[in-house]
Amino acid sequence: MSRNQIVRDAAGIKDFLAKVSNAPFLALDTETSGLDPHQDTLLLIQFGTADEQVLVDAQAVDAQALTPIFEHDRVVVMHNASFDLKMLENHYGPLLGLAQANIADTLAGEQLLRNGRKSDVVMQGFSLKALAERYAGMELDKSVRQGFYGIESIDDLSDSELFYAERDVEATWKIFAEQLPELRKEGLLRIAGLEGQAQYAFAELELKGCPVDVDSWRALMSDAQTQRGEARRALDTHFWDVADRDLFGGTTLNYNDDEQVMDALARLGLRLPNTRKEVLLATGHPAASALVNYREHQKLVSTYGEGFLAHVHGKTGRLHPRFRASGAITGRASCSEPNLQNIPAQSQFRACFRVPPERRLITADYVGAELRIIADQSGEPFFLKAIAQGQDLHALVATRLFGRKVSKTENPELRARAKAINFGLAYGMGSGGLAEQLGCRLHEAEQLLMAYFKAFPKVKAFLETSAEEGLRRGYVSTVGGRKYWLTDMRREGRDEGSLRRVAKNMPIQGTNADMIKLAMSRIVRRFRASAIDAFLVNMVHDELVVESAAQDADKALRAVEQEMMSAGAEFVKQVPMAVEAAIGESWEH
DNA sequence: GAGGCACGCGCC
DNA sequence: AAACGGCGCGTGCCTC
Repeated sequence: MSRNQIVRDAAGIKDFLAKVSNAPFLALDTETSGLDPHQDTLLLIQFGTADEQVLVDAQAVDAQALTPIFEHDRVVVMHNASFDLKMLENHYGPLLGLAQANIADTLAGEQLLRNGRKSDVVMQGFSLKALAERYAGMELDKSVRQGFYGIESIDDLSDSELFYAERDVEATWKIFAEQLPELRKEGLLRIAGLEGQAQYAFAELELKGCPVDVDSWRALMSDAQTQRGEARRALDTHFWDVADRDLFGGTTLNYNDDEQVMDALARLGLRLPNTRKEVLLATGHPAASALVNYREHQKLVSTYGEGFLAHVHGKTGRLHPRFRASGAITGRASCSEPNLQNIPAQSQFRACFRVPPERRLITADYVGAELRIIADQSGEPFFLKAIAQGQDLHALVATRLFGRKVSKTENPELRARAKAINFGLAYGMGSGGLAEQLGCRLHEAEQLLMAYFKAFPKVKAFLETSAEEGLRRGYVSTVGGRKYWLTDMRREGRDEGSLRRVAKNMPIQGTNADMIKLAMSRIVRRFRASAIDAFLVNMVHDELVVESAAQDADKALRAVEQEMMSAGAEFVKQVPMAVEAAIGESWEH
């Protein structure tokens, strides 16, 4: 290993590609001085096969030199591709053509293969090191990586560090070579392809980040803090006679400590099984509702206060969360640091996610996605017809169930009941849960469910078949072919009811995830292909948020709508999907 | 001081 | 009233 194996120009890259032109795919990895593309440096790009690798000085080459690597007829395999894509995109810009590249991901592949059955193999996690050991018998010494942190140029890298960089390529290549037949055997090739193609979209989400108006947000949190103070004083008056008092006219109770709160409530005569909101409100006691009120403001201040704002990036002034493309076992994405998938839905909060006047935000939702999936998968004629005619399904179901005219204005309480069942279905809800949800008697909920399934037998059949098949085969799957094995749940001793609910829910929730991931990958490609100045800034399970230049907003909206619809049509065949999209300056709907 | 757990609650 | 699916985060409390 010597320094002259480092390539610093387009010719070197071309020569190497010619040498490996017969390889079915190439593996690629990068070395960076840190994890933050806006802060840290891309040092090395290494790629190749199991036998031959090349190191590219990232600082010495331009996008033009690298484009041949990512031509669409070549599969480029990475481990946790969104990270490398993020660093590459930031360093070279859209010229590199990453949005159109044909990406495969060994991390995504492994997650698909092991989803719900981690306990089948000796797992050391999903790191490249762990997979290299298990699939290729290779020892990767990750301590070497420490050497890259803070480095500015590859001239500072030692031979052992360069050797390590090459070994990562070799390992990634070998892992993918082993995963491929496994994926094929399990029928996971299609979904693995979809996951690979979605990596760039997730990289874009993280890299571009989400715009937030910090001053407006802080003002909301300041209000919450004030109201939390008032709420705490109100609580003190309620508990004054049953608690110790401090020197400042308050009680010594810590209202954040459920045990203390439960004891204090008991002294007021309220003996509760827990201190959940519904249980507190059901008592009708003023101290209980005061506690609910306090908690609401406390939640805002703690979860969405300074800790949240600490994630605003010093250089970009935006939020750059981490998205895990398959963070949920159902195939849904998850988001953290900060989580942009649980921002309060009230408009004053969403309104803080705002762009300057020359920019626009486009919000686009799948309308009733899960219900449409249920309709499609079950083939329930009543559902299919109502959706095809664009009618209000909740209202129609209510009319059918209760024998009375129901719409959003006539008997809306009956519509709400039908809606509760329609939603609950996807979660495998039983009569107990429904009674809780509706605040009615158990036997009333039982009768309601019976009437529902009698009216819509194919819905019942679909859900029960999911549960039965899941238990029999040991796994459930989505329309996109994603699988979820019940192996780990069984080993954890989860009861059958729990398994059945998961088996009912995963195909629905997971198909929704398949669908929006395909939409995302098509949208980002379309933006590039059509030279639309727009990019993704958030995704919340069945909703996408896109930022665009004001003059491109109409085109961006049409692209988002069309791609969401066409992606939906690949998974939901019997009914049309519906997308509600709007252009604005904030995330407010 | 770090890590893990239970709880409660924000979202879909 | 543990039993409605999937997440991440803050708090309090525990152990090490």
